[in-house]
Amino acid sequence: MEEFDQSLPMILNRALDSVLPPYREIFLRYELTEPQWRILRVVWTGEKIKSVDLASRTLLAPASIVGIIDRLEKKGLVSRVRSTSDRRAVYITATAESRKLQEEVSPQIAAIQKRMKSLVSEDDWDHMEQTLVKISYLLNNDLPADMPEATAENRQ
Amino acid sequence: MEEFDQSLPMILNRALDSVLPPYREIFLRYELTEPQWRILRVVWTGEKIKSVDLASRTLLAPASIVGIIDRLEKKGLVSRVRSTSDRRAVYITATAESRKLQEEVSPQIAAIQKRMKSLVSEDDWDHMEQTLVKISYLLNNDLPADMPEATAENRQ
DNA sequence: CTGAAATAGTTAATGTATTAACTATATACA
DNA sequence: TGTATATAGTTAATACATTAACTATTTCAG
Repeated sequence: MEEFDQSLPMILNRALDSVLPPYREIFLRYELTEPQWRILRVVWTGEKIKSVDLASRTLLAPASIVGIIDRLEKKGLVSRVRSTSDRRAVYITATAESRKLQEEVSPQIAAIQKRMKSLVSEDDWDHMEQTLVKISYLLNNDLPADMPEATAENRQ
Repeated sequence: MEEFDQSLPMILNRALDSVLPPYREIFLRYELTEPQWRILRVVWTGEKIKSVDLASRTLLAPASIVGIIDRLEKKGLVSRVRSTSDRRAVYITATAESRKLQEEVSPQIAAIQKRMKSLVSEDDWDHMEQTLVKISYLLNNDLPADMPEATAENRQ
């Protein structure tokens, strides 16, 4: 059992279980969800963004994005605009109303981020982040099945 | 935007997105899901385990566990047994059939765990894990809202 | 130019996740 | 001894996640 409790998925899930509640507290007040927030964060950054780009930047599956956008649209927070140059593409834009929401909620989220970072030293934070990024990178590239060079390099 | 991409939830989610696919590949072959696997891992360890204990050990919400057990029961992998001493409690036990599944799948999962750990040095791994555990601990205890000592100690 | 293959978005089916409410039983205390 | 309260499990409602399939375009090779 121990080896399962120490597995990377469980370690990461435990961390997420501790990290998300402060965010949820805020989202509940504004009747938002975490995935909805992820979408909004990207949409707020600028101009028209294609659904397909939202997927990669929010880590949400295209099939999930459809429903999330549906709900955000119903709330009047985003709009869908079919592209004329590539009629397959749909652009998502933020509404004026969603901008007001941004003004109100963003500072609260920023405060949480700041608080999280202050929990450990900057060194610890960076080191943790680098290790996680390294693992992700190696899993996504070198090793479809057995990642030969990676194991050789990192043998302790 | 950058500060959101660097937020702890996104960092953790990116890591999970890279870590889970190898597991899913196996689960697909055996028509299991990751939450179902989490339950089975605990049930396999031993004797009769109460639903409420499954929740804490698997990080799954009690409300979710109901449905997961329903499906595992339908597949003949676990059984529910109402406790006689405390008639509120339900014990979950593994069936003989699920033991056969365990024999077959466990080694494959173990191989993945091993592969994951080999991606980075033991030092990096331990350090990352400790930092995540520390963050979880501080979030769950010291700070219902403002965690005074923690900030003071870790100011860079 | 045309048909195969790729791309963007969507739908459908099934399985969680989250919150709230509700039942049944157990425990604690006035 | 009741009675408030806590606990174990469940249900219901809504929102996502995942996989597969399907439509509408677009791209690209022959």
